[in-house]
Amino acid sequence: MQSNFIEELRWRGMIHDVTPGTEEQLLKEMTTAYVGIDPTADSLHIGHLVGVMMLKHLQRSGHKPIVLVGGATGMIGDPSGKSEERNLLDEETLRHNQECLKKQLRKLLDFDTDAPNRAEMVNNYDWMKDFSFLDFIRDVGKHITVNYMMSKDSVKKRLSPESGSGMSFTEFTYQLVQGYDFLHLYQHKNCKLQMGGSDQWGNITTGTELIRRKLGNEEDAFALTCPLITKADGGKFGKTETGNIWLDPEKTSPYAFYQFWLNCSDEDAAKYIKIFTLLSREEIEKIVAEHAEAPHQRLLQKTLAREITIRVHSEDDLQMAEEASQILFGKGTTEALHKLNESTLLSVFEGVPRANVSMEALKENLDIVEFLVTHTEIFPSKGEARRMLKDNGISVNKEKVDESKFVGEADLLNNRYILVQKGKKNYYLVLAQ
RNA sequence: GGGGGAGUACCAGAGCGGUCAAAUGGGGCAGACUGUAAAUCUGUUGGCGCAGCCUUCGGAGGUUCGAAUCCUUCCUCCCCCA
Repeated sequence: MQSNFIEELRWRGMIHDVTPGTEEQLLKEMTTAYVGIDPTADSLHIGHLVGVMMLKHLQRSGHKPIVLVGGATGMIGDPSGKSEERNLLDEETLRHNQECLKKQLRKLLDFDTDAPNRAEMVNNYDWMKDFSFLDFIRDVGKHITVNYMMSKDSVKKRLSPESGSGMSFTEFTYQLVQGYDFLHLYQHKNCKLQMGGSDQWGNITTGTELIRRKLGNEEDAFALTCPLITKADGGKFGKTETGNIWLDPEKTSPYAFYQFWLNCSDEDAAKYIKIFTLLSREEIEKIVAEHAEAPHQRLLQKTLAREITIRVHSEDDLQMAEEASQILFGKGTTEALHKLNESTLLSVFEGVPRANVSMEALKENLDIVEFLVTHTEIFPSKGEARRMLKDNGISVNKEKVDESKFVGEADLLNNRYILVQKGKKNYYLVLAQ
């Protein structure tokens, strides 16, 4: 009943490294595997989605996924990233975050069936919190040499003089703590595989090593990593000017979420569609081919954006996002804007940042710079607003304006709204009240 | 404990008495070109009442007509030896 999980990931370009024997193990029997997520926030962002998709494919292949919430490890901070040392999350926040994450994951993985391979969620805080330091160094630390730990890239990098930052003992222990998670799950959940991003390879193999040394089980714990998701231009994946792209609609509106995927470059979209959608190989190849025929249609991006938006949000949210995109980026003209009725207008601009002006001020006819800075705070300084105006980067109700513009009642849409556009893609809906 | 080195704008990193609001690169933003791509090119990237002024070069003092640059002291970090 298992389909070939490894094969599936392979054509999707989701395998960076995998320990020998993993494929055989997965073909042999239903296997339990886990991915770790740090509960640093009460929502997942799209960076997490990669790990989730690995679990999704795993489950679809008939195996059992476990999501490990890193309540304990999250407090330490992985030295692989350049992140600063983390602060301890208090237990209440931790639980809150965990619940929020679970709610989101429930849409993506199947936690609720009676099937033996239903997804599970665990938190390593539960087994780490009462683990005393002495017990830990005796039962776990004994089995791994410092030499072994030092040979990891994540550690070596931080130890080299060029790094210029050093590493605390706490961070150094990170791989051991994470390694112990694997051991724990191996013993209590019969979990034989840990997956993660390629930066996790060192940490994961510390786990497999620990299992071997402590239990003497040869060739029975496995590791699989996927390539770090990058953008073709070398930028960080999943970040925009405004920060992370979250799954929580309160943090990133479905419109913005949809737009993120729609804006991917061709090269990235071709890569992402394999990773983030469940479309079959044939379907994807067909779309890629069609896209190559008529690249300006951007079928690739549209399909990608649609698929992910539906799964993370909903069909309705997708519709909304598509409509809004159409109006904002289609042949939207000033006339079209004026024709929108209030409810359409509001739903279209759901998720677009808002600002306010007072009606009285508006009646006086405001200088555009005053309007942008003092009243609506769309710009933090007048200098910047002027610069942008000079650069021809500001539109009011889809019409380019310059410094001589005055904003007044005549600019109101539906007697209440003004649409300000900064550059091509940044919209602000200003409410007069 | 001893010795050495470093802290500069979003980041990296020059400057080491005036000509420094601070080179250069990256990033960001905008414009042109396009497909709401990519690549490329151009502009811009402390604030203001903007040919002038004000606040910035780890913190606090001091020397000087004048300091990011010199001195004192404090803080933080790194390296080497023990």
